[in-house]
Amino acid sequence: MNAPISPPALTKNQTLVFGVLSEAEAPVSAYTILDRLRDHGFRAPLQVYRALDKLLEFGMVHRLESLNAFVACAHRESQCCGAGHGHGTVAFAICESCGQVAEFHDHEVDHRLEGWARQKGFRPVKTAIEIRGLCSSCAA
Amino acid sequence: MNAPISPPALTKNQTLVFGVLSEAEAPVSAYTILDRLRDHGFRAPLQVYRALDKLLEFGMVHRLESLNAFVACAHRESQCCGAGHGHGTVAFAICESCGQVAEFHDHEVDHRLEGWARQKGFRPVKTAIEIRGLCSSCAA
DNA sequence: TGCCACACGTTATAGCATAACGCAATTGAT
DNA sequence: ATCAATTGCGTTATGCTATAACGTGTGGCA
Ligand SMILES: [Zn+2]
Ligand SMILES: [Zn+2]
Ligand SMILES: [Zn+2]
Ligand SMILES: [Zn+2]
Repeated sequence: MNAPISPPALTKNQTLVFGVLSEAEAPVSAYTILDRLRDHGFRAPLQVYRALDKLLEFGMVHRLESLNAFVACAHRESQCCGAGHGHGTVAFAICESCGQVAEFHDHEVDHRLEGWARQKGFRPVKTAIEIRGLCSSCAA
Repeated sequence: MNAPISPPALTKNQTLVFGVLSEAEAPVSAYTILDRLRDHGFRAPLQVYRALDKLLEFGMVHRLESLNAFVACAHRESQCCGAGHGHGTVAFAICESCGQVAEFHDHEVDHRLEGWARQKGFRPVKTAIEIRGLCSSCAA
């Protein structure tokens, strides 16, 4: 369910933006992406946001709501939630010290939230789960 | 666990901001709060943000990360997670049509996320769970 | 009295996101 | 081939969200 749209070939701008996110070790804000792509001709925020919109649509990128920043999807190859690379709701653990983000999926959590929604007649469209804290390295 | 700080008497600004949130039927942004309090002498965003910081600290208000907006806590009287009004991690279902927000708590979800964190050595500080979608009225 | 903690007020600035316009390339009928 | 519709692109301007930095005033307390 909720399978992301199949990714057609990326445009030049989409490729550049995805490249920045793939190489980053932490979430990156839209304006930081812009700065990193000035040498490639990027001049305005909309160039970034338009590429991000598509990448989000393709399921190749996630937005971290509590950070106003973006990450490349870390588990597109996972088979756990159905055919191919699609995935349902995913959770993020964000280290407030080093910035690293872990992306994971928990069926039971998904199931419980869906259960609540069904019971209340609420129709979910998109769910964000973000745990802020300290990663194992930084908590030591 | 994670019991909020006991709320001392609120200051004038804190009372005004909390009043706006209590009377609202949907999340309210900081700048909207500012506008609604101009007649009471509010002139600058910081007056709102400072009051909000305290109210968040007291556990009387929640921030919705995916909306950049705030709501009064809807279940301070609940006894479900320990003594008094304190609560652990809470989830929100946000209707994208009418704006209404439902606040709820699910032990099992909490437990699963804690389990993941323990297993990974991640030390959670604050967790956000926000389901965007359509409420029962709007989905009909 | 002097000190400290805290709330408050003000101005300025930083950071995040979209509206509105126009142009160019692509696609897919007719 | 030609027209229309779609999509991506570039630019300018604007709006929304959040904090930095400075100064004032007040109450508690050694
Ligand atoms: Zn992913
Ligand atoms: Zn870390
Ligand atoms: Zn609450
Ligand atoms: Zn609704």
